Amino acid sequence: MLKISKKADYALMALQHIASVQFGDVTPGRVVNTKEIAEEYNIPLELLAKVLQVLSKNGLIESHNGPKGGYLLARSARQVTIAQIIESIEGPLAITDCSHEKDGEFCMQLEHCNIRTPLLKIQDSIYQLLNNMTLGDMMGGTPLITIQSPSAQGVER
Amino acid sequence: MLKISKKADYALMALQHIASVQFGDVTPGRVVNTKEIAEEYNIPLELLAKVLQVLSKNGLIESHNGPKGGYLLARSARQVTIAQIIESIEGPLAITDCSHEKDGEFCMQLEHCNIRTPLLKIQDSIYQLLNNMTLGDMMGGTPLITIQSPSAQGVER
DNA sequence: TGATCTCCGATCAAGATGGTCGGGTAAAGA
DNA sequence: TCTTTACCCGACCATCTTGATCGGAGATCA
Repeated sequence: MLKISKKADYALMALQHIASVQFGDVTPGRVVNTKEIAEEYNIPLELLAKVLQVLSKNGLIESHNGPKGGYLLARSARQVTIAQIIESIEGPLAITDCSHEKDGEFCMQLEHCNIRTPLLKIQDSIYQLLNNMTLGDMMGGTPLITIQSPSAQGVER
Repeated sequence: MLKISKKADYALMALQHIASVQFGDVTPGRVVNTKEIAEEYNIPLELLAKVLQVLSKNGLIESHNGPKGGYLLARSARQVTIAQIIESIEGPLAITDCSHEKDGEFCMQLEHCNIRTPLLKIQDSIYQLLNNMTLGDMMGGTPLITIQSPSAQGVER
């Protein structure tokens, strides 16, 4: 069903929360720890911890150890795209198996495959969609998706 | 990874094949049976059979029993969208769990969820994308989607 | 030093998915 | 009518992915 994994969901929630604390009006610059997020959104603590670790390893957030430790955005919210977040957790976006040309494993259908090219184009469009929306767009009341609808962008028919 | 299931892949291949036989120049109007498609694309016969049964039950193709039987498109190739095909196999498109409001099951995060609205917008955009491309677009030499993505050459990471 | 927090690897159960099997029913042709 | 061919349908199973858990090591600050 083209579903996003729960881990990625959690990542989005966590980043949104961190961003809104860090750049909010109440306690700007405050560090946020795992427990706070887990309790706020009812996310299993250990699972969320692992998600944040991955995000940290991929450079989306900075971790600070020890008491009073926690996480901070590594970049501005407007410089983090949804695509980056999801791919950071789930790996490269691949709508179909044959899109990442790992040599060695070969698709049984490849020689006569008639849908590869169109699927790759769809995949590109989805990627563009996700890459044009940032964490910043998810927060404030600013319009969320600034990309034009596919038809407006030129689906020729 | 936002992946499409293999069943849906098979459905797309099969429909593309049926359409190209049915409206092709060689043997227009010919009925196509399961075995022919399975052999052409190296798809497990029984699995493909099940996929075609679902497509038939959902009104995308017509089945004809007996010897010389097989499948035909129920509508013109331009009237079948990719979204319809995928949803016919995988059920309603749902990028995230909380998008289909089944009463009874409630999302633990819902009360404080901060990402639901933006995710639903993304889902909408993806749906539009898939619903604006038809089986007919997948076939002929006509351009499919003219959107150019910066990552068209492959995502390196 | 001790309390608190992040970090990291190993592990596990449950569910979805891909794939298989076998017993039906409908239709065409000899 | 009988046989062959092809669709129909439900049960079944192995495997992979996913969500979730546990235990301990390392860093930081009072």
